[in-house]
Amino acid sequence: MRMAEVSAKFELSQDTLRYYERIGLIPPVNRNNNGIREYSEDNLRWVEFIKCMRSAGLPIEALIEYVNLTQQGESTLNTRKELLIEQREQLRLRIVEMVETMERLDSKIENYEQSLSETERALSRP
Amino acid sequence: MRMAEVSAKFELSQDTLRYYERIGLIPPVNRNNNGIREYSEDNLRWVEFIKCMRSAGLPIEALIEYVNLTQQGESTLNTRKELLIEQREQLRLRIVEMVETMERLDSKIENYEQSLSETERALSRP
DNA sequence: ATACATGATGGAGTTAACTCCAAGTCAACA
DNA sequence: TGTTGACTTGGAGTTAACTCCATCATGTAT
Repeated sequence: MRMAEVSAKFELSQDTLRYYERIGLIPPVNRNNNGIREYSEDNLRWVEFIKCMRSAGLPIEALIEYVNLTQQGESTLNTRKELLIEQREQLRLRIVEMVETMERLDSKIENYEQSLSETERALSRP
Repeated sequence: MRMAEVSAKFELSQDTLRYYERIGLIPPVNRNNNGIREYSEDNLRWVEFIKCMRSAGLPIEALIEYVNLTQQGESTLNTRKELLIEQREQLRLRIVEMVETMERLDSKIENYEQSLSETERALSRP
């Protein structure tokens, strides 16, 4: 698959795809005789995976290291697992924080509803 | 309360506090005769609130608007409530996405555990 | 009276993560 | 055979969100 199609499929600009490859956020993509990228199934899986992880806020640094480790073969299996465990934990903490903030917003909204209904009652008093 | 203390209390640099005030992310802080900021209780609540909301990823733009609305008095109560409802929903969606990603990491970690225990079994075979 | 800490301001600098651009290659089509 | 369109590269530009800096003012300790 070519850039244009990959770009459309994952809603990542072609520049971003090249950028990700350049900094090692996705493994190198093979080129045809004319130097043009041909994304393999494996490349596509990587692009999707990285997009997903980035959207969840995993740091680029950690993801680059993960990609590097996978390029080094089976000897890094354990390190990779540890890396994922660490990132999963960071993610969990962020989620906990965000849930707390959501609850705080909920009660703030609740307060506004109360204020507003009081205003209304005051207005309709004789 | 002065800058230094506020900065320490909320772990925000003094530059960041000034920056937030300058762009309207927190309401103006009163100054004493020498032009020095004296944070009131209300100011402190704002700093804390904004720090919390920013940590959860609420966009600066929306928060600036929220601050502006509160400065305009009671007539904006309903608009403020709507703004919070909208931001709460955006936050909820981000949380959902992140939880899905966390689950994905879980199963990836699970896979690594499997691979690793298989490797171990292979190594210990006679 | 002087030095120092703490603050003020305006504006420049930094970092991450893209995003854009100029100049060039190549294949396919009129 | 020339033009178009999809790519390539290296490098410059952009945006958000700070962060740093130079210079100045003032209250307090020595």
